[in-house]
Parts: sequence; C-alpha cells; structure tokens
Amino acid sequence: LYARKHGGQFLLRIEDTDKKRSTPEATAAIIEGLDWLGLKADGDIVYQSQNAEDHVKAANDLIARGNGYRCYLNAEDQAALREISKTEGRAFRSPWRELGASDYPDGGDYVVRFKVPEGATQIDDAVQGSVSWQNSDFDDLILLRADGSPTYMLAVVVDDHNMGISHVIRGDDHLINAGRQSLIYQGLGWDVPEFAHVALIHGPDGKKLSKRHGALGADAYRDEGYIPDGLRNYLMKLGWASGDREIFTNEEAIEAFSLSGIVKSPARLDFEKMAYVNGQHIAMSGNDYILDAAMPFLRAENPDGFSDVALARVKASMDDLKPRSKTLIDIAKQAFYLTRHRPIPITGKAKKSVKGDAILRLSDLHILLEGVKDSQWLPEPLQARLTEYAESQSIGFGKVGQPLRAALTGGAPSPDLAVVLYRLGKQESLGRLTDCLETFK
RNA sequence: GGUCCCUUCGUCUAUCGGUUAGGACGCCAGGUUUUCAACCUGGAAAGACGGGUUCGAUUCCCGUAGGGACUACCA
Repeated sequence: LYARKHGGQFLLRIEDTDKKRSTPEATAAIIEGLDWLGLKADGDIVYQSQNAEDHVKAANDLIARGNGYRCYLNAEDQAALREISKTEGRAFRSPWRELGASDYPDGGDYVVRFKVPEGATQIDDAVQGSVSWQNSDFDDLILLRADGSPTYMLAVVVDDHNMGISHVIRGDDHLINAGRQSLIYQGLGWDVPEFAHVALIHGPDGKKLSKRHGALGADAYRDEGYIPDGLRNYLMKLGWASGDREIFTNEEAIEAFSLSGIVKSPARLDFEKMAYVNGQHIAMSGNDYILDAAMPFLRAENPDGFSDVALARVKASMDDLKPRSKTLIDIAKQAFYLTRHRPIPITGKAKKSVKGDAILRLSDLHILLEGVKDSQWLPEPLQARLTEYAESQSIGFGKVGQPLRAALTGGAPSPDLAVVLYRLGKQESLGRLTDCLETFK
C-alpha cells in the first residue's frame, strides 16, 4: 500500500540464503499466496542466492575498511566463548577481532565477522519511533559462513542497497536487526533506508500465532471461502486505523494508508470480524466474479452435481445471495435450495410443517400457482396471490408459508417465499410441490 | 537471564492535558418476520496497578505487574 500510494515499487525477493530451508515448494507457496491476495510485485522476482558474489564482495570490502575480520574459531571454541559471554551478560566477541591480515594462518576454515564499533546505535522507525541500543549489546555476527556463503544479515543489506530499497517495512521481529543492519550499512559507507516495523499478529487467545491459530497460508483462507479483497481489508485494518472507517476498496485503502496509523502493539485475530468484513466485500463484488469464485464451494455443497438449469438459477440469484453471505461457503449454502435435485428430501423441522391440513393447502396452492400466467410469475404478483390465499382461508400467513417453504426448499435456508418461487421458476416450483404432495398425501 | 518494545470495552481501535472516553466486530433487547440470514432501533461493555508532574490526567514522567520481539555458521 505504501509503495502504491507514493508511486513506488513493490519488489519481491526470495531470501533463500539458507539452502537447507528454502525449497521450491515453499517459494511457490509464497508466490501463489501473494498472487491470490492480489499483491502483485513489480518487476521480476529476485532470488537472493543469485547475488552471492555481491555479498562476498561486500564482506571483503568490510574487511578492507576495518569493519570486518576473519575468525578462525572452531565450533567448540566458539560455543564455549559464547557461553562465557552469555553468562557474563555481554555480547559475543571473537579473539580474532583485534588481529590483522598478517596474523591469518595459511589454511583452515574461517568465517567473516562484522566488527561491531564502539558507541550506540539509533534508528528512527516510522512505526516504533526512536529506538536505540548500546553497540556492546550486539554480537560480532557472521557475515560469511565457513563455506563462503553469505548470511541473511549481510545479504539483505547488500541486496536492499543494490535494489535501491528506500523503505523497509517488515515485521516487528526484525526490529533489532534494523539496528544491526544500519551498522552494516554504515560500515559499508552506504545510506541507511527508512525502517517501519509493524507489530506481529497474535492468535485469538493473545498468544503467539501458531498453525492452529491461523498462521496459515493464503490458500487456507481461500478454502474457508474468503475472497482476497475481504481478507486484505481485514488484515490491513488489524493494527492500523484511519478514523472510524472499516470497509475499504483497494483504491480507498491506497488513498487512506499511512505508516503513522500503524499501532505498535500486536493485534489478535478475530475470525468473526474477518468474516464480517469479507461479507461486506462479497456484497460489493460483481456477480460474475463471486459466482466464479464460489464454483468450487457450490460443487462441494452438491456432491452429486447440479444441472446447467440450476446453475443458471444461481447466476440469476446472485443479488439475493450476496447480502446473505459472509463467505463463499455461505453462498453455496444459501444457494442450496436452487441447486438441489428433485425430488428434494424434506428434513428436520420442515417435515413437521407438511402434515394434516397443510397438505390440503399445498394442494390448493398447486392449483392456484398453476393458474398464474408466466408473465405474472414475478415476486410481487406471487406475493399478492399468496397473501390473498391466506386471507381467503382466514389463516395466518405462517400456516401457508411454512409448508410451502418446506415443499420448495426442504428446509434449506432461503429468501422470501415469493422470491423463492420466482427464482425457482414455475416449472420447478410446481414440480417440487407435486413431489411433496405425492410423498405426504 | 539479558536487550528492546508494548498495555483504552471480550476483540480491533479513536483520543495527540479539559470528551457524557467515539466507532467497528461480537453480545443482549426490541422491530421486521414465512425458514435461515440480512437489515433497522436501542442497550450493556474500557483507560492494568501504584506513585508523581499539573488547576486538571487515558493522555507526560517513574515504578510494579502483564504481554511481545530478539538473544544461531535461521531468516
């Protein structure tokens, strides 16, 4: 949003400096997730591992400038020293930090470490404000591993610089890294970018987000029936506020967004509100788009499939369906009365309403409705007929509506009866009535 | 443990020293009513605690408590 608002670019870089952890599947999932969410990166995707040469060059530059050094410590010695520094409550320093190139042995494995300078480091974060640390609290972290490969801490700095990144907007978990990294920028003689560290999201119970809580890929939300606009809106609003406004289109979000509205503390996920926001977006979206997005859910709700005629009914009913649904799953459930095959089973509470006198009434209604001209098969005239009938029998509308609804929908959620009749069409409506009369007469 | 950060209704948040502390989700009640929703109206609901500073603190400062992030040859 920030990039869009300010005419900047949103670049995607896969930070795959750890060969063990970055798999093609994992990166594919990230790219697909962003894509589905509608977060399209500008330009080509950059793979950090392909810039290793630049990273090594930068590490050597750091050594040349006296801001880095080779460390020949083996694993055990290093672990022991780290242990000591930890118990003494200070940061890790290698004995090699004060030695020069002339002291380096001919062979042997070494890593390249950053030589943390004296003093203090301060960053001016767009969200967190001014944050500072004593440099003595920072480890002399590793820039190049023993195998010569760069670590994340070096690679981000070099890549961000080379890619011309002006604003680093990321999770709060990187706040301390902003301190470390600004030291590396300075050690390289580069300008430090703007930082903005956004608080992490917590689970509904306030604890760290876990898989069980919703730390899921975008595909999981897609499968729950969320649409990208809805999910984006909810996520944007989580930890960010712009007055009392809750629902934003993408354009409105870009217009309204600013880093200063971001809250510093972590926010909890609230699936109720997520669904509400999603429902608002479903109602705002185009019929064709929602129908298309809902297709997998319609199929899931109707394992036996549904006819083209039924699909046409759903398509025509989108305006009724959308405001009744918070998710695409709801769309499928609300459309169930339209898609199910005859004869429809009448179950649950609905079954009780098709007994005794109700059958006589349904029989009357069948005759009545059969006489309605096709040109009059519209919600208002149909409603008028039904009301008239109830009045002519001197009974409440409930006595008419309940059995009729049972016969037409089998008890599935459905809109006003006149609308149900209209959406189902004369032929299907009469057919369902006939089925019901034959079953319960 | 150490370093850094955070703390307003159940939840997300507004408030930038003086407000009946506002909005949204959820909840409750009422309306509508032919199912399920949706919708409309109304309602309950908050400044973690303790000290200061100030004529006046939710707001500024300190402490306590609670929460979070980090603490790798991970990113």
